[in-house]
Amino acid sequence: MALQRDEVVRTALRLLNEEGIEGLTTRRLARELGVQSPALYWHFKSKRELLDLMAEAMLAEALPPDREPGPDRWPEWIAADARAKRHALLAYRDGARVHAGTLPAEDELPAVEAQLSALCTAGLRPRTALRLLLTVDRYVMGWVTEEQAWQQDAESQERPPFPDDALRGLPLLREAADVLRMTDHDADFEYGLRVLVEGFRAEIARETGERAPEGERAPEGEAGAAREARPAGAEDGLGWRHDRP
Amino acid sequence: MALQRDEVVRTALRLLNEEGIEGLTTRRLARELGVQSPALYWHFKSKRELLDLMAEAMLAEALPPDREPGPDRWPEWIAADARAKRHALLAYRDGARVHAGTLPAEDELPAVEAQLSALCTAGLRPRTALRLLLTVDRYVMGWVTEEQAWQQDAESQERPPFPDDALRGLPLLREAADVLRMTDHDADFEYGLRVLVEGFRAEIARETGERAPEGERAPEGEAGAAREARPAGAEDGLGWRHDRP
DNA sequence: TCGGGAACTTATCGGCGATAAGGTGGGCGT
DNA sequence: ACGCCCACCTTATCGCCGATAAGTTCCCGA
Repeated sequence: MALQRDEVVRTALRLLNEEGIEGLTTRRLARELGVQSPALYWHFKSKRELLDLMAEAMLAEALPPDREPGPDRWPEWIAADARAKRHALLAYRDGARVHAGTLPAEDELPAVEAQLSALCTAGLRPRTALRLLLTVDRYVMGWVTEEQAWQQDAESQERPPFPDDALRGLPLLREAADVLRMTDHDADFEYGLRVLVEGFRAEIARETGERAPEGERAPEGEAGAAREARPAGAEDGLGWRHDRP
Repeated sequence: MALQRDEVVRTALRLLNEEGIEGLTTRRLARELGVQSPALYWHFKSKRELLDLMAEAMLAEALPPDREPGPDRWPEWIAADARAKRHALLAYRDGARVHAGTLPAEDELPAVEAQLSALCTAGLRPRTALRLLLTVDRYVMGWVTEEQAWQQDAESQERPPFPDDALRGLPLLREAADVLRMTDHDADFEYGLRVLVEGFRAEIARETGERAPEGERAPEGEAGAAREARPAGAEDGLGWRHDRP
């Protein structure tokens, strides 16, 4: 019975979980498959190609291809997709590092188009909608990369991340010590995700409010969302051009 | 004249820019320094330690240690810090990959404490403030990682990222093609950054509005920020507990 | 029956990070 | 002035890596 690409990828993913990305070598993988290492080069032109397929398989497990966005309730599926992607990457050791450096596959484009369609129905231009999707994607990637780096060297040696006396004289950090030490990744991830979705809401409000009056200025102070918190005089003064082409 | 750690790090950074992270080997670096490769292990206990120092030096170049946040106008310095970090990582080839896997240095903690102090003055609890800082940090990391991966294989071979006919039948993607092909990284990065800051505004509003009535529910509909854009019936229904401890 | 190609083997290449062990030279105590 | 010590570097080598070249096996179809 000849080796199948699919079987190799599955074994590689299992090996990834057992040994980490450092231990995932062509020789080790070949041994696991009962084969000599050059045999793998019959099925893959390089280790890079194998890693690409592994990344693809990782995400395919968690993101079923038939999910249907739906124009309303976009915050739900944006957040759900982000969580699914995070869990997909977390499901394998060093999953984020394997995924990084992968080019977006062309066969994912139709799914993206569907998401864009939903977001445009909600009032965004296609450019802005795609930027939104990219933004949350990069947040997830950055997050999981850090999360896995953290838990890796947490298990490698018994190095206490930030010893108590490193926080001496830093009362605020001490109060936020559990966040600093990342004891509850889930909650911390959710925080950033919620912030992003809130930001998207504001962005959609600005963009729709901007287009209705046809090139008018953004609605003054975008209502009261930050009425108490926004420091006086800061307005929005970040030098952002809201009408960037 | 004996080798200095600092000189090694500077040479390593130059070599990184010329050869990329793949070409940054101990032998190559030693050759560049007119030395045999094991000599480096007198100055660094491992290549990992060298990479850590490189990452530290990269960020130190762009983030002067004396910057003073100031409690008002936090959106400005949050955004400015994010831009500075991005540029610091972009200044060196594969900068993001070098930085990834680095533990936060303990001597950065005082700077973080100062930022927390400013954000708490603006109305956040320390935990939330730190989460905010982490969120923008991970966005930047994820962004630059992807950005550099992109420009790397753009220069490696002449592979057109998404050929025109891959977008056949995908009108929205076609309209957003320049975002998909990342022709204007700066603008796309700014978009996500603005979204984050907008989200922070909303988050601060919620948190301050939440604490005033002492454990009361979040203000209904957090005002009108998304009054037009929010699809009817979605409310906030993401299953988020606004009062997470 | 036999040719051919899919699927694999053995042998080997150049390069990698890292370690062991040995050399060397300048400064410092005496 | 001597000698020694140690900071700093060398040579030699280890085990592993990804990858290629060339040869072997074996099945399948004409």
